[in-house]
Amino acid sequence: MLQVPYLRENTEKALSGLAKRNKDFSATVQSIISVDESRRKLQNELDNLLAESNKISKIIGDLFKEGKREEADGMKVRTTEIKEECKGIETNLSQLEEELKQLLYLVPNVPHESVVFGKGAEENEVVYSSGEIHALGESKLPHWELCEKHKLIDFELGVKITGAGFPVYIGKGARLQRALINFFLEEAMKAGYTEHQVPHLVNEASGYGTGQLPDKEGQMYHVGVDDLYLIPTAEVPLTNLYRDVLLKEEQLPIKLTGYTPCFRREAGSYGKDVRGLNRLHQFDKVEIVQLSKQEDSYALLEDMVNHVKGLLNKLELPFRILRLCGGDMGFTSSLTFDFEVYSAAQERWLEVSSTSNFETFQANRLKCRYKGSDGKTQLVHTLNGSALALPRIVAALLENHQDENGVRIPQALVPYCGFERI
RNA sequence: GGAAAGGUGGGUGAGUGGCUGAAACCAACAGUUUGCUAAACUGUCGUACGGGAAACUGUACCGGGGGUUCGAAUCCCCCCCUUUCCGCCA
Repeated sequence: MLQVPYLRENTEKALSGLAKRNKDFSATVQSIISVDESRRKLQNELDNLLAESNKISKIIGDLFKEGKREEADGMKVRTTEIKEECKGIETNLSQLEEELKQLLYLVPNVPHESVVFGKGAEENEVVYSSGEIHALGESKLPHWELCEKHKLIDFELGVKITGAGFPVYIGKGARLQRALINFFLEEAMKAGYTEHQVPHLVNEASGYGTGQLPDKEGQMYHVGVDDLYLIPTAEVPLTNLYRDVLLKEEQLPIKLTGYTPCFRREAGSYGKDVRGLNRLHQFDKVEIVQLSKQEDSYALLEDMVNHVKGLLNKLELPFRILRLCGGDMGFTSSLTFDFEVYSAAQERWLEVSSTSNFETFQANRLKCRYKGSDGKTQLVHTLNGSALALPRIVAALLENHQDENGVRIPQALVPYCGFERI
């Protein structure tokens, strides 16, 4: 959620940034400013009335003590009047506050200056690419056929016990999952992230904290009886660890990592994109999260991008990095880099990581602040990235490293797997 | 699921309906002292939203929401959460 004073004082800047999202927010922003204006005016009126009432109450108290009962009773008339007046104002005020909140929920984060205008994914900029795309022979197979051939993943079984998008990993397929999770966690640890094992269900407040609620309500699985949500990413519990927390400057940056399964309803996505491991309702992911001082966040974003680069290089996968254009960027993000690996048999790019700086957008809802050396309290910047999400990595590993004898496991992963070939 | 206790500032923890935005202690910060560190002493030290160039100042906040009252951390009602005991159980 953006901050009203920011919108008020930097209206032009905010609007020109928001315009990159290929949508016009000027009407909404103008309403926010004017609703807030009325809100402040009303608040002021109320405060003045309450101040008067407080003053009178004190006098009444004193009069009582002096035994001047009648005089005191006389003054009660005015406070009763004030109370009536306040009631009306309070009703209006809470209406305005609600209106303001709803308006603020409509406005996404302001894109960073490096973000370009764009309507959608096709206008994302490729800012880096690495690895060679090998032409595979005629015998190349897509990963879902490799999974079947080598008995790594059984999609049908998953359908039977749960439904589509819930695969069952078997034998070397399951061990490969464990190996990747361990590999990613170890690498994160080496890079200074502290591992956390967090709950896989979160309450409503956490959903609001990181911005999944109210915008993406339909994307999360909701456990009605207990009013809890299955996490769509470890970002939610990890970042919410610091909800309502006042940090000291020297604690920053805070670097967190954690492995969790992720649950996504993916309502409304059909077609060939969902084949095999391309899109699942449950998948595994190691997430990295950072909380930082405002002035450090972009340098840290670069560190995170480099960390993910390192992982993909060790897995010997061809990949590219995209800087998302305004139209394709997530609601809460200010700058996002997507990582895509090349899926050699499908002959398409698959997104495996999204690494973003949210600046203060999440911190504002989270109320995660720090006290700077100047004694001023300010919001932290939050960042996160997938490092990495497993299914598409597995797809790319299988497809890119297949040969006539099966599938080769990249060297870096062998110690974690315990086998060199599938 | 049943019963009981409890939720107060960064932490611990007081708080007869008005003099309590809240004692005390710890932590933190600044200063004095000191060869250094420590100790001691002194002072500062909650958040949010307003007004003001600033000094400063108004309001709200003691889990959340209502209510009683001229006045509520304190009394009443509802809800949420935590802890302990019992039951069930990996």
